[in-house]
Amino acid sequence: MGTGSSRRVGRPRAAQRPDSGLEPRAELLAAAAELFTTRGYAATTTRAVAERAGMRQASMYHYVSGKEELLADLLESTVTPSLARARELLAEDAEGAAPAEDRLWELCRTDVELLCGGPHNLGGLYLLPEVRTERFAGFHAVRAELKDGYRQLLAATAAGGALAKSELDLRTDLVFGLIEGVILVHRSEPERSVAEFARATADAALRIVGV
Amino acid sequence: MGTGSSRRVGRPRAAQRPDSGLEPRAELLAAAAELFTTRGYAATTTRAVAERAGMRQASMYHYVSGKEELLADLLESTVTPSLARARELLAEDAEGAAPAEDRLWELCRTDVELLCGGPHNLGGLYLLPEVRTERFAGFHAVRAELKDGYRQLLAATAAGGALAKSELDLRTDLVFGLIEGVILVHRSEPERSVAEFARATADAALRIVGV
DNA sequence: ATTATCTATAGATCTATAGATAATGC
DNA sequence: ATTATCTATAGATCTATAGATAATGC
Repeated sequence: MGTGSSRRVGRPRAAQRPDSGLEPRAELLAAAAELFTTRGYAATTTRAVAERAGMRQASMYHYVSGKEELLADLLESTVTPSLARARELLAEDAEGAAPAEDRLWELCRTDVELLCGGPHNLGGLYLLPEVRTERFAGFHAVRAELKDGYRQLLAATAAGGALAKSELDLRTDLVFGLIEGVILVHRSEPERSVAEFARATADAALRIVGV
Repeated sequence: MGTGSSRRVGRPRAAQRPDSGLEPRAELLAAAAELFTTRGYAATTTRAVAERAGMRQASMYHYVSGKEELLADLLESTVTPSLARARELLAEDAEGAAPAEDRLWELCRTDVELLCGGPHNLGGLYLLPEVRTERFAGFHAVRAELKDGYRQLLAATAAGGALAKSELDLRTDLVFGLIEGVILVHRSEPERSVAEFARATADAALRIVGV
């Protein structure tokens, strides 16, 4: 049942290459990830993305509506796994689960590992001015949900439970700021172990919370 | 001798506005600073810059060779003052000056204040993929000189003097990474006092060095 | 005469659509 | 017949230059 050997329907590609094994849409996303992070989003043309994915510029439109959709997808893909983890950790609440401090620590660690662990520095895309646009409301919504997960876990800790709402929001912002700051430090020191770095950042986050 | 009241030589501008008091080149740099930081460098057109500076697109070329020159100028202007300060602090060495620890602290504080203190987040421009280009070798050279200033001050501290070369380079990189990381934290918390923030960052830098 | 600006535009893109083509599937 | 791709291109930019113009200066 291997999908690899069956020849594909449709006109063959002009420039053949060894089969990447990826779906065309995934090939486009991978190409976009590389080009957006190395050359910049606005400076990357649809032609460059398509050609790197092994197809002609126009063929890209068979799979995506344009460059913006690729960016939106990449952005959401960096948050969704962290959000899933946050939901798991919040759901553990009722029973005799791990204390909130430990679960917050774990969320921070996971988040950093996902942001810095991939082959490209996708976290750096958060900083694009274009991302502030209405077009990326979906990404902002998911990200806000994740932030709320942080806030809830933070409020459930011993130190967090004692805080007024405004102070709780401030600490949440600080922890979030730290996680994003990590992107830069990682970029300038890419040879450091990501797992180790993620743990150190989680430690620092708990110190910000006040443990 | 007031330059303000004398009418200017040359054809009048098409769209008159209240005199900004700035030289045309400075008007262009200010416009570029705002647009590059809010909309992004690649997404900003020469027309947008010129028009915001109060002139037509083509007139811009009377003052600069293009967008890249504006970016190069803005980048260097963020480093040059810090570099001047670093040279002063290094020159104090011989006599019974302040200890190296204090001078390193002061350099860190100045650098953060300059990066975060301006009206726009120019430090964010360091992250542009375009900046890695050969075109900005000048900026990189100045920045490398500044980094060397950090290294020399760091080596002159009690803790730094005991370090092997590779370890000294690592600490220098870490301090530099911290200073750049500060850009992000500042962006997400712009209402915090810059002076206070700069002092806190300098404290943290000395802790990294090992004081 | 000198200068700073303007208008106009050639040439080089880049995006997104229209319509043709070359496979497989039935 | 269906599908994935291709080639070709219209329309919309954007940059950088050429040449005209409207001020001041002498």
